[in-house]
Amino acid sequence: MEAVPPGISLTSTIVVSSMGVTIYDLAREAGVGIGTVSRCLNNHPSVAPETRQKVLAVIKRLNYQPHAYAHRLASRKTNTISAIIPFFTNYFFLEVLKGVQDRALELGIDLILSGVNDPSQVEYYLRRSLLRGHVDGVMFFSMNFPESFVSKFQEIALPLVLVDTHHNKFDSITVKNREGAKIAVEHLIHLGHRSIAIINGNLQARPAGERLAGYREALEDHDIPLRDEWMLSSGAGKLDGFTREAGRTLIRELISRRRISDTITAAFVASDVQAIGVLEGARELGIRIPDDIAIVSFDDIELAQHARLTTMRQPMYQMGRLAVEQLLDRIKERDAAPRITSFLPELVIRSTCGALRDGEAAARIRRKKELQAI
Amino acid sequence: MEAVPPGISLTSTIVVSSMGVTIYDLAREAGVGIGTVSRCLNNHPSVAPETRQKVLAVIKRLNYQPHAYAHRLASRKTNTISAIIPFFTNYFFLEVLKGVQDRALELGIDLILSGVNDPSQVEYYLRRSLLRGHVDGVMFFSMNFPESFVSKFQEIALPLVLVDTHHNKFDSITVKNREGAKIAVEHLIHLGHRSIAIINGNLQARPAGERLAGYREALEDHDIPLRDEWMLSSGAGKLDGFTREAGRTLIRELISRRRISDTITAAFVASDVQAIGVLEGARELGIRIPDDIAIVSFDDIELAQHARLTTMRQPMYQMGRLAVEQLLDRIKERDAAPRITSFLPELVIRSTCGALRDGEAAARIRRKKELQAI
DNA sequence: TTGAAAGCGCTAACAG
DNA sequence: CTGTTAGCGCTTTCAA
Repeated sequence: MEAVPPGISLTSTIVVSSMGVTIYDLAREAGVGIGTVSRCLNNHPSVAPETRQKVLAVIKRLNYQPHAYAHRLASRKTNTISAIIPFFTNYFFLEVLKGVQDRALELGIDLILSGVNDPSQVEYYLRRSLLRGHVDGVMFFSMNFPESFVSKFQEIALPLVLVDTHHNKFDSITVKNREGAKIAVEHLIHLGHRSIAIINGNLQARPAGERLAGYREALEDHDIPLRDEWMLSSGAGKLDGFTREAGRTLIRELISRRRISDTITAAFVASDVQAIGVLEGARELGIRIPDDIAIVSFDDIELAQHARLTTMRQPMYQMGRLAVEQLLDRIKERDAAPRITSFLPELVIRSTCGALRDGEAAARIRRKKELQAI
Repeated sequence: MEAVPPGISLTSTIVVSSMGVTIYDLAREAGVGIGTVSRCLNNHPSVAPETRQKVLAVIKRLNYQPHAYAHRLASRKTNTISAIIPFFTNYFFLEVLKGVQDRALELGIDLILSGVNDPSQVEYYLRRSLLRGHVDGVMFFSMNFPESFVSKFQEIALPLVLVDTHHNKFDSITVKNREGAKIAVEHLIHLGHRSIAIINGNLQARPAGERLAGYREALEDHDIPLRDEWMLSSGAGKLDGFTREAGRTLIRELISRRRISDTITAAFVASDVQAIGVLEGARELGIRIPDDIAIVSFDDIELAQHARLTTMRQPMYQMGRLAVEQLLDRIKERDAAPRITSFLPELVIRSTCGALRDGEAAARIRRKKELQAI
């Protein structure tokens, strides 16, 4: 217990309890060499069972704690990855982060969180990731990966995976925005709608652009002529434009275009957050959803359930887990070709599209009866 | 540029570009000793200006990146702190995390995020924090700090600060729940209400308990007799019970208690998340807020603005920043007495309490006129 | 002011 | 199977 690190002069240094037990202490106590101790620690096969027992016992007795950074320095692995992820957009990231977190925990990997509250922080975090031996790899989420950093990452061969964004030099995990939007709009078409608007985010941002493409494609496939007045979007900006306020504003705008609004019976809203705003705006305007306007949105954030949004679900949690997985693969196999994984979002039918109107009513009656029966 | 790490055999090792430049390389290039280089790096005072210039130039030229872990091993500081924070409760943590994140960034400290998705993960993260040299300190949020770990933290003198929770052995940063709740309820009383219910979370959890205390105190101070039927709370459970569903359920329960609901004109809802549920439930039941029942809640999460909740604002972002600050203080001064900082939440008046009814109406008219003027 | 040398605690050959 | 040795890249005395 009064273990003193080897080679340390015994001047005024007092070693407190279990603090600072090293493999030298273990080796001395167990009567073996530090190599053997190290092997036990890393359960290397070639250690005699009895020796191993002996060492393990000492480890326990001295309450040995390995020193993470010494290990990392010597082994040239950091066992740490980082996530550069925007905090300022919608709640998408939260679900993804849960997935990342859980998987990292299962794997015993440290996760350095680089939450971006302001776009200017991105470069800082990126530069920091580049420090030698700082992290084994980085995950970069939902933002455009700065072109100025691609060569830097390539030069030092730092593994990188992009999530919810894309670059042809790196691995990426995305959602099929175009296909998803198309499914959403087709759902509306199947429900009998022909006059379908789109309420979108910032078209500069990739997701918004792709979702618009899906919208157009669906209409074209069904021989519905595209009309510019049906396509609304948030103004340009640094962010994705998927905000509640934008939804609220755009539904008002849609309605204020008198001649058009008369004919519109449905809208594809490109994000749940905006859809919530649309719902609010509609209520204020006395417009009933889905009766006057049916709505399908995109994302399936947690709020979507409560707002009973019909929406396209992105497997966010899964994407988070996969991001970790993919990064680890990349760390193992540095020079494989960039791999891109893309999830097809899934239609979740709730109340805003009107498909469940009858079913819902029936369910409600059933529930009432059940209650009465109790 | 073809720098080769010292002491490495020149067999098949090819050193790529700027990867692996060490202080030895710098020293050789600059024609000085590694000690001097190190001093420049840490801008130690005793280096001749010219020498410093020379070294700095080489650093730039070779694109030197310091090795974080070597530094940490040698200096015995990790420059890393961790945050153990629940992901499963409400959005409180998100705001706090933003504060933590921003401050850590400003200070150049790495933040290891230990997001707890399931209560069982807490011990894992705690144990991990204990690894020697892993982190300089830890912040622990919103959960009961396990008694079994207090001695462990004390033994190895690992700096710890508790946020939104409390333990008398450690620093803590909290919110005055009781006082805040009291302010909330008194606001209702000042508005003329005498029959005020409370819709609360899990009473086992500290915040819920304290908020209940504040509620009682307010009523007592104003000679309003307490009535058990007015006090509702989520069932017991591991979590805090501050959920949307709980709010929805409890408002129904409140209303279903016929004789009482007739008299109740206001309710203090112990969390915004529940208040949102209450709003939903009320709408379904055809109860108008604030006309039939006025509501004040607690937290001021981001959603509260959109739902126009009158609520008690917790300075979450500030608390996050302070947590980092406090932890650093503690790291510097290990054996000061535990320090507890407590924030008084602030009443934010919006629509649900009814105080703004007239003002709101006036504002609405004003807005209309402005629009017409355009 | 500066260079040399001795660690920090651990891993990974290399002999035996 | 195991002890020894030489690093990993940096900080920090200690002389000079």
